This record gives sequence, structure tokens and C-alpha cells, in this order.
Amino acid sequence: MRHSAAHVMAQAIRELYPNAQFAFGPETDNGFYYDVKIPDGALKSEDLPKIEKIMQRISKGRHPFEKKDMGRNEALAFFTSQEFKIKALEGLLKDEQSVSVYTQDGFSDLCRGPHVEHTGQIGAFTIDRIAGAYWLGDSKNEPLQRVYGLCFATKEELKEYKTMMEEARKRDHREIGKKLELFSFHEEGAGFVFWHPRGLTIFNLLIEFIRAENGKRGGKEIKTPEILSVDLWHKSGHYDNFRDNMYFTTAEDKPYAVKPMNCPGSILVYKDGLHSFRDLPLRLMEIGHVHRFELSGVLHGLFRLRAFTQDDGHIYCAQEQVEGEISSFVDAVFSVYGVFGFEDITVFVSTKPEHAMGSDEMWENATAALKVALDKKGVQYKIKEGEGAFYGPKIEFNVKDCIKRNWQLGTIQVDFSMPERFGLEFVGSDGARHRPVLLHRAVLGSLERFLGIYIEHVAGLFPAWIAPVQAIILPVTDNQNEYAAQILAQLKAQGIRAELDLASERLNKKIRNAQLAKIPYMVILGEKEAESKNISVRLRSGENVNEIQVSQFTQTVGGLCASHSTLLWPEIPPQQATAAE
RNA sequence: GCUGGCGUAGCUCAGCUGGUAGAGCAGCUGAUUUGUAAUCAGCAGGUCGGAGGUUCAAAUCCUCUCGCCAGCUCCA
Repeated sequence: MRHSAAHVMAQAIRELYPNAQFAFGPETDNGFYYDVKIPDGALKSEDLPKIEKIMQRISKGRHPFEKKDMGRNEALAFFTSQEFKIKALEGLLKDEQSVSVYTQDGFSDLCRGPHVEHTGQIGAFTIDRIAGAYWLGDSKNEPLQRVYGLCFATKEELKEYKTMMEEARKRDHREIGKKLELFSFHEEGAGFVFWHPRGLTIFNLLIEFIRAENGKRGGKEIKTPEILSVDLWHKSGHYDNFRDNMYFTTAEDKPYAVKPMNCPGSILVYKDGLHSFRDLPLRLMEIGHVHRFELSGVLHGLFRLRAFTQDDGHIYCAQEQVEGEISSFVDAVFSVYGVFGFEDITVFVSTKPEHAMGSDEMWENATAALKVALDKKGVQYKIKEGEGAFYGPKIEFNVKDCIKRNWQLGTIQVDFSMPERFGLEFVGSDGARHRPVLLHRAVLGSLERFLGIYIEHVAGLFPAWIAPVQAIILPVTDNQNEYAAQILAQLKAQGIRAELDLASERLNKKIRNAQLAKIPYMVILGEKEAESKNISVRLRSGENVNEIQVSQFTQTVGGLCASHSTLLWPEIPPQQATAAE
């Protein structure tokens, strides 16, 4: 349907620009696009509504899509005025005996199909935007204009999608990060994030959380240097495979590299001593800060940085322990994601790529171990053929956020290559030296990216346990300032991250400011509270819990935080995350 | 990196075809002492991203550069 819509769009564009040249026009996840070239001109944004209008007309005409097979030479003759179709026939399709051509309403296009029966079946669509593209996606080739359309079976779905996009725009973590004073970016360091006090509070709480999770599961934390001799990176293979993404520096004429990954450092720690089979599996975790050079055009808020922090881990184990380690890692992933409200998790197993190290037997064993571990747990997964790392197969974990976008987070990879390159060993029960298997794993991946995703997932409405400011105290008048200061001290003494608003403003304004800062608890202190020595609490969700004791508040909040609850108050349903102001 | 768009006060933005900058919010000061989403008034705040150039005159035009945004770097 979407692909058929692309043909209809091409027809509409040809009507506006009769000599338009068409390249490729496939479907996308939510619509379609077509790459076009307008000789001696360009499509303008004013053209989009016109195109859409013509498309509506064509659609209403219910013109049938007719398929015709023709020989390659016949097609070459047929498309003489379409330079890109010729190029396609002479390039990509040069080995084909015959190709197919689809025609609707007098417009013919080279196409493998299939198509819907007639143009009335292309559903609800709209022309979205124009962007730049190149013939075959190579910037050395001729520039084209890519016209994007959205297309869904029904108007309702189209509308739903538009609403979702609007919602996504409002949740943009870059905007929320600015409004909530979490972090900033500066020209002086493109691609590097500057954490502000509130953002760093969240970041540190996240580390604290993941550190505890790792510890619970037998992880031992290490920390390795950020700059290491280039020799090490030659040995690890990063210099050969990853050099373009690395930063280099020199001191005393010796070349160094800033680490883009933590594994070589971890391996040096492992190698610093002899290991018995009794030590395995050895799970070395590292909250590692890595630098990776990325092309300027791909930088994107916290999602794509040039320096970020991984909740990395390297597990050294015997071959027969791999399955068990995978199994417990999967448990960890599901458990951790659940805490953040990511319930919809998709699992992929990526298999041997074209360029790979190690024997087929090794790959088969490792891939089988991954699959068996997942099967035994009853975890459904999909295969990504040939998408594994060059050193081993991997499992990838995707989550769906509350507006149904997919994100890849954790991964666990089996590595036979590094243990070989670095000559890793352990002494087995037989007294002989054996080679351990290395598992690379990360639950959250990049903490920065994870926080970006999480910010958008909750639209900045952090649960109490990770909210940078948990409570703000709002005296109704200056007469309560002194009482408010006492309450502040009490809350802080109980470990609540609290602040006090002493501005000479009305309560309404203070509440508004607190709401905009998305602070979970507003502690309101007026004459009544000062007298009774109680506090009244307004929840961010609008509910009130009036006239309670401070200890009741701190115990309740403490309990909710300890369990990482998403509730703001017991028995009050959690706040629906919306991007509203 | 490439293509296109954008860059004006801390933030969000206005500033027509060139005549050397303006609003709201935030900030500061004062008044007000207020009970569940914006009290009033005053003040202060900008080498218009940066560097060149055209011009009597540049935020406005040109060149370069930096950054941001969208897209591309799979796909008849």
C-alpha cells in the first residue's frame, strides 16, 4: 500500500513537473518516499499541498495497477527519458533477464511490486516533507530531493501517528533537559554533554542503582584508565577496526589513544595474575567513560555523543558456563528494564557476519548457547542474520517506550577473539591451562543515551526515587519561613532531596513553578501547619495529602523510593506521563 | 562528512525591500503577606554565533568559519 502510494506521488509530481526524473521510491515504517530530480529546478515546500491534492484525485479515480513483464532491453527502450531507471537497469539490474513495470492511470514505473489493486486502496496519506538525498545514497553522486509521505490504512491511524509525533516533539529530551536544568551543550565541545547539578543527581542515582544491581548479581567493579598506549589498541584490534572513531594524543613522544571501549583495560586487569577455574565466572564491571569520534552530522543530544558512560561488564568464564551467564544476564535485563517501566522488550540474536574470526564450530556453539539460554527461559527472539560482531554472536535487547518507539539498549556478546589475542588463561581442575570465553555485556548501554530515552519515556516526570529534587517546601507567607526552614532540615536529615522556596510570591506562583520543574512533592506550610506542627503535601499529580506528620511523609517517600516505585503516594494511582506543560 | 534550513538579551521569539535593536518570561530592587498552576511597579540586560568583505551606512547583502536542527550515508 505504502509503496503504491509512492507511485501515485510520483505520478502527481510528474504532473507538476513533466520532466521530473525518478530514482527510488520505497515504503518506510510509516509511509514512503521517492527520490526525485527536477531538471533546472527544485521542489519547494509550496508544492507539497499541490502534490497531495493531485494524489487525492488519483486515489479517488481507483485506477488499477497493471503489471507488465518486459525484457531488460525492452525496459531500457521504454524508460529512455528516465535517467535513473536507465542507470538502475544498467547497474543494479544488469543481470536480470526481465523486469516488471507497473502502470496506473497512464503512469508507468519500473518496479518489482507488488502493489494494491487500484489507487483507491492506498489508504490515508499526507505529504510530510522534503529532504536531501543522493543517488544510491552516496554523497559523491548526484544530489536528489527526497519527498516523504506518511501513509496508513485508515485516517485514524494516520492521525494517531501524527499525534504521536507531536507528543514525541514535546517530550524531546533536549528541551526537557534545558527546562529542568539537567544538562547543557556548548559550542566549545560539540557532542559532549555538560551535566548540571540536577542532571548529575539523576545520573549518579542511575549509577548507584546499576552498581547495586551488578553487585547483587556477583559483579565486581573495576576502573581503568581513559588514555592508554596505542600499542594496546594495536593488540586488541581496535586500531585496525575502529581507528576512525578514536581520539589520539601524544606525550613524551609516545602515542596514546583515548579509550573507545573498556575491554582492553578489563583484560589487563584479568591478566594481572593467575586465575583458577574456581575464580570463574569472573564478572568485572566498569562504569566506563569512553570517547568515540562521530561525524558532526550524526550528533543528537544525549542519544549520540562523542563521549559517554557505559555500564560495561566483561565476564571471563569457561565455555560450559556461557549458557548460565547468558541466562542470568537476561534475568538482569528484564528486571532492570521493568524498574524503568519498559515492559515491552524485544530480543534479537545476531549471527555470524561475513567477515568474522574463529571457526564455524565455535560460532555454532556460541550461537547455540545464546539460543538455548533464551529457549530455556521461554524468551521469544528474532534472528538478525549476519549482524553479529566480528568476534562473536550477540543478543540485543530492544524496548518500546510509552509512545511506541523502539530503542536498542542492552547487549551481550560472545568473544573468542580477544582471549586469543591477549593469550588469556585459567588453570583448570586438570591442572592445565585453558582459554576462557569473554562475554561483553551492558544492561543500559550508554547511561547518557539511556537517560535521554528515559526522560522522553516519562516526559520529565521522574518517579520520586530518581527525581533530582524530591520535595520543595512552599511557605504560604513569610510568617512560615522559620517553620519551613525547620522542616527543610528535618527532610534533609531523613535523606530527602528537598529545597525551600522563599520567594516573595503567592502560593499559586510557587506551585506553578514547582509543577513546571516537575517536582513530585510540594510541601505546603501555612498558619495551620505551623500551629499543628504538621505538613500538607501536594503531589505533582494534583492530589493533596493534608495535615500529616513529617515522619509519616519521610517514611512513606522513603519506602516508595527504596522499592523504586512509580507511585507518588500509596493507593494513589501513578501519574500518567504526558508532555503537557 | 554531505544536502537543506536556522543562529538576535539567561529562555521563547519580533525586527518589511540595508538607516547602527524590541516584547514576554526569567533576573535584580521595592511594594505586597497572599492557602493549591503566573500580585504590581521600577531597574538592569545584547560587540545580533565568529572572521572577513560590499556600502556613506549591515542583525539585514556576499564569502569563509563554528554551532544547532532535519535528512542522507540499507532499500526499483
